[in-house]
Amino acid sequence: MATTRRRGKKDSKTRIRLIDEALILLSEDGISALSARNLAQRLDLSFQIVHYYFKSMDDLLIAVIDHCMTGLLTILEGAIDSDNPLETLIELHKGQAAAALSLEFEIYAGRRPALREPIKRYTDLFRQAEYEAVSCHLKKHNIDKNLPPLAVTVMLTSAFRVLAIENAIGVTMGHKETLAWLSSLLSFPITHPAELTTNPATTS
Amino acid sequence: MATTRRRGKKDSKTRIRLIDEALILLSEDGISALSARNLAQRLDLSFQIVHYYFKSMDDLLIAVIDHCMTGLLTILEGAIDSDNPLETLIELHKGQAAAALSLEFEIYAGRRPALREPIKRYTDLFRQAEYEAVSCHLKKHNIDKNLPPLAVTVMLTSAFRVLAIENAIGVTMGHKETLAWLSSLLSFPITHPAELTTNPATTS
DNA sequence: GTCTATACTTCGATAGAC
DNA sequence: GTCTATCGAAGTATAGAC
Repeated sequence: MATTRRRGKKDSKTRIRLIDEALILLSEDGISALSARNLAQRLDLSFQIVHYYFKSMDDLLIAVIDHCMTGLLTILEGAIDSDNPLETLIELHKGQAAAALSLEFEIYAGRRPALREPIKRYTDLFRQAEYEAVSCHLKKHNIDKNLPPLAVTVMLTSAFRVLAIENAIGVTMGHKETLAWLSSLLSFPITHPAELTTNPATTS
Repeated sequence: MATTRRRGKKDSKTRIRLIDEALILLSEDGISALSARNLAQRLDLSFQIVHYYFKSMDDLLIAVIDHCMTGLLTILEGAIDSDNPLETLIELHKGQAAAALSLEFEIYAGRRPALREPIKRYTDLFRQAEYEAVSCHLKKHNIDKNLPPLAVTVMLTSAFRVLAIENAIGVTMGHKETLAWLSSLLSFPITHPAELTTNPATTS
């Protein structure tokens, strides 16, 4: 069962390069494009090297997720008690690729047992941190008490992620209005999550 | 360029069966599982028959989307001026597989040029119908005029779809609160989009 | 640590027999 | 209308040479 196959060390230089490059590849082309061949080619390595460092492609994906989620969590948690926690939260969602990718991960995890636990764990951790950031913002600005912070958190982050996906295919109906409404609810200016001019869906 | 290859008629019995079965397959296992072999096997046909009816797998996918979206649009548009338009809208989102699948389609469309136009078109049409349903509801119940109907539409449908995806991996934090808040905003009871008991994420 | 060689699987797509 | 046969591309993964 458990193969005795040689495997590269965790702190290996190449292993780290693979993880970093994988994240870029994922952001650009999505999960389906993350193959050993695709990835290794970008670093001018043979594709088998991926299997030297990672037992399976799922393991690679988990490593990528661990890497980027711990980074993002650190940023978000560090912002919770800052002057402007909401700004950081929203900034993290402005990278449209990241916002779309997180939903892609969750969909993927629904079909891949190996991915479910880690993805669920980070999703929970993220929601908790986001919730604290939003709560802190609402308190700090003394905003209408019957605005339930947890619900607002879910709505805000859901909307950002769906809008990111829709932007990529040129759907924009209601985006402006949604962001404007969220802005007014939170008394916080929210601009379009990527100006629509920088990432347009070219008409074929 | 344009091959002279024989292709089955649009109203062929088998073609329709393929489309129907494809939708079931998609709902159960997602886009990545939709292969000619997977699909044909379910109907005890040889996999090449798929290429007899569809020039490419993208074409099959478009046919599936055409089929199910026109059906859903008819239902939704028929509900707009009914007694309870919101009920129909929400009912359509209760099928968690469908809600999750629609987002999966949009993500997929972002990377597949051939899918972009049809998916964008249906997304726009759907939003328009949803918008009218929500507007009608708000008017009918004389709900607070400074609740922007288009923004509410986007929020409501985004939330439903993200919650469906999260449910599938066992993430539930904030779901109850979000639905409760939406219920209160819309003066309309919204229950959990699949009671969490019928579609639980089994712990591996 | 990285490579070549290789095995096995699954996929999309076409041609041609029946 | 459906089948068999087949091609070629791409995927995961392992073994072993260097």
